[in-house]
Amino acid sequence: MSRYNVKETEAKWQGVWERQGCFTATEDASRPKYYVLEMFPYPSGRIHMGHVRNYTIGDVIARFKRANGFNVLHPMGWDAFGLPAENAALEKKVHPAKWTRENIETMRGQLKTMGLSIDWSREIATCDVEYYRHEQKMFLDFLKAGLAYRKESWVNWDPVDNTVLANEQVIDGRGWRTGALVEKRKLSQWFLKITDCAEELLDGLGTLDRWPERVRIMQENWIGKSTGVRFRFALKGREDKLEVFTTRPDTLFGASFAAISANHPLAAELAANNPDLAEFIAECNRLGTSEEAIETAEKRGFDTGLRVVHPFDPSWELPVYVANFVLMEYGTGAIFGCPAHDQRDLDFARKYGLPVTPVVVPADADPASFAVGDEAYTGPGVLRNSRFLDGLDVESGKQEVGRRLEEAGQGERTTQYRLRDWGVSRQRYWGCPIPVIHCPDHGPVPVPESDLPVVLPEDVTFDKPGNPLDHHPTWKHTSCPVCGKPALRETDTFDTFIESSWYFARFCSPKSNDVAFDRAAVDYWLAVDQYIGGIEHAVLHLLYSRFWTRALKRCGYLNVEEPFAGLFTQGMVNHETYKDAATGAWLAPTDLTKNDRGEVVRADTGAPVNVGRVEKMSKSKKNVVDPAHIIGTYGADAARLFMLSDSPPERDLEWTEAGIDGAWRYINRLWRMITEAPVPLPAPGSPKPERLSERAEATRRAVHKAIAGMSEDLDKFRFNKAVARVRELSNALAEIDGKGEGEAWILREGFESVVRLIGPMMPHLGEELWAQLGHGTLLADQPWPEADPSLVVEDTVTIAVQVNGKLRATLAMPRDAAKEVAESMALADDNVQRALEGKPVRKVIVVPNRIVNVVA
RNA sequence: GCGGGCGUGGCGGAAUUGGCAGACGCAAGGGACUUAAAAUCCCUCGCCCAUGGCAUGCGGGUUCGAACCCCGCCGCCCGCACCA
Repeated sequence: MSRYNVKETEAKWQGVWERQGCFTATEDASRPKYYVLEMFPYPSGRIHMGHVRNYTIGDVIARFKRANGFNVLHPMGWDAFGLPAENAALEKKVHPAKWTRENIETMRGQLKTMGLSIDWSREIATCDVEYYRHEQKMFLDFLKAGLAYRKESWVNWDPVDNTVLANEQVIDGRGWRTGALVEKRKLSQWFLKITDCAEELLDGLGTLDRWPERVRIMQENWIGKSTGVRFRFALKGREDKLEVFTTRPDTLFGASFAAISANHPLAAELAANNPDLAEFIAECNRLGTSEEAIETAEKRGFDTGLRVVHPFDPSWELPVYVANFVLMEYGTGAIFGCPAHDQRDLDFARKYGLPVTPVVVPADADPASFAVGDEAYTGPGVLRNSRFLDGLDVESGKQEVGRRLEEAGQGERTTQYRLRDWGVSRQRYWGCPIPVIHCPDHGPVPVPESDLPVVLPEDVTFDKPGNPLDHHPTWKHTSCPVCGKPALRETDTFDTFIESSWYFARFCSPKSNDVAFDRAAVDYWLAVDQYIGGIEHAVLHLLYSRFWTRALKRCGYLNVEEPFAGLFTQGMVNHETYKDAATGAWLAPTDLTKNDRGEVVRADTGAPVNVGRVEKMSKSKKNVVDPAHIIGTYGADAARLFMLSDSPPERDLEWTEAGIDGAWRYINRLWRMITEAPVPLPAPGSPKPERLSERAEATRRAVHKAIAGMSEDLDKFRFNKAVARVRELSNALAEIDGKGEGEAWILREGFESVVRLIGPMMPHLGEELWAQLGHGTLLADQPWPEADPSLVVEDTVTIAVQVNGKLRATLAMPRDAAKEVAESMALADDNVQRALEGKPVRKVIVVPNRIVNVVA
């Protein structure tokens, strides 16, 4: 029995593909293009199973499209700036640049063992100055176009490390490394006007018909468009006004209080001589800033003692609270509360004993008795207790209040977005320097284009807290481009979401030096036809890229609006978790073995182990499996096959030893089946013999059905079904001993089809078997097989026969038989007659080629 | 809290989108080969009072017919603005 030598075979074909430049892409107007892109990896050190899944899916699509005649672009690069490199610098005393570049080396090597059809000549790393220099130019262009501006904004400040913390670095209000209480600080930072595009970004979602619905919904919610009214309350005893925003102006006569955010300027002013209020505000700030924390916290408020006057009744006053559920970032940071028709307001009113007056009554309720208990009424209805609004519906009420406030000059109808401008300044070292110089006389001045790039210096140290760029002895000292006087460089760097907002376009002309993009190249390749990545990027990365692309278009860089025409979000790779039963310590899968009784125990001590739930692979839970080890043992094809089998690609996948074993067994089974064919096969390209045995004829139909089915499965990314189908076909072919008429020929057709069908999924095995079948060509260059339509449909179909909806018989009959024939055959059946028990037939439903239902 | 998703054998999942529930695989059990094991091959495999009955998280409904559509529950998962 010959054995498939994975290591040798996989290395051999990877070498052949590379030497022949199989996957090098060039623009070719004569062929339809197809741009496949997986989200590029952060070079964290080693590839993980999530990468394997992501790149396997992308590679299947790329190879499948290639075989279907498309000119495919399938590039790879590195999202190389970011926080982990700086953490490594602190923890391991390695320079971020060195750490990053070494990681890229390792990971490139690992990716290459996967046998991906990538055009490696287009590789880019975002930390290279040849890359980020263009980003600096783009930023200057955005400044000119009025898309970038500066404003003050809050950051998390670690007073021990003297550094800004990301939200994820703040744990229970303390810095993750120092444990120091985190302070809120205001810094002047750069912002991009993504809100300028809010409407466009929202509308654009409607054109993205090859995006998952849920990603579009998430983006829609993120943009958070709402229409309403902005108006100003007069403040009793003060000159200034309190501006509020509401989406429910119709409920204005149900108002019982006004509330402002703890970060509202008015709150700060009042707190200055009210220590209790100051303490309440401090408490609100400790709550955290996430929407989830705010929404789920108990609604609390502090009566400021101030009163506002109802806009339509000078004698009606409402108390003003500082409330923990009002966000400064949304609207005006102030609201009016109508408890009867808003749950948050209702919770608040119940707590502080404020009136609850229903002003919207459902059409079918009695206005006299309608009351609100613990649940606010937010549905449609008729306005009551609302003076001039009485009798109107909700929508008319909104318009009427808006109109009257506008007439009185007290407010205006507006559209509000939840989307906020994109803060892009980071007080970090390992990122793209922001090309700005701060002059004492001229303020922030853009670096002249002729002085670009502003190179990130690599001779920095990490020995003291704070930003190394700030400590560098010379780098930040320069002169003002306007007046020439000594000035300081901006030491902030860009958010790393910027690099990933345009890398897909850079892949079109990765080597162009003078310009970010060669116009002909981006015009040819963009948009990305199929983008593949994790759902975790559903909002930020994908929304920023959509915005950045629009901004680039405004500045004349390219001519597309939507960067990603198709999007696929894959599920995570999970694994069982294990804990030592005695100590509770997490154990890695490699620490375990099975004892004689089949129980999972520690491999070293034999001590019992608790098997926990299946969870996302993570270092902290030790339930990671190293792809390098798997590929080293079973080969890339087995790992790829496993990634595609069983679980639908958008769903989470559980990695199991048994699963990879199963994939490995199938590879060897295929290998043996084809290399040890039961009879000698006719030469490649031999014509079909005149006569085929019945079994050969049936097998031939199975082959063509598999081709047709699999083409559709791959087209719709149903890889698990595609795998099932090709296994089914292999099972059918394994039944053929080749002795009957034409069977040797059908074996060749079947084997060649199987090999071509597995090509995108298991390219190395595919190439090897293709060669074994006597071909001197590369499978990678072969067109996708075509199914003969006449062989895809069976001429005999099996029809289910039901009596009163219950299955009583199955009948074989010719395809597309007349309804009457099906009906009479069904009624003639013994089982059907028995089930009828002599009852008269009332009705017979016939669905051609499918089912007959006899109703008695 | 808001928004979204999921729930089918011991397990991952199929089911032509309203028409034979359980394809394909994993695990398990039995057998063959072997001195033995591994590998491989063959058979069985939703449950039960088996010519039948019950089964797609639970309870209703629509329909000739429901895993699929509608209403109401239950459970789990994900996102909610400086990780990438």
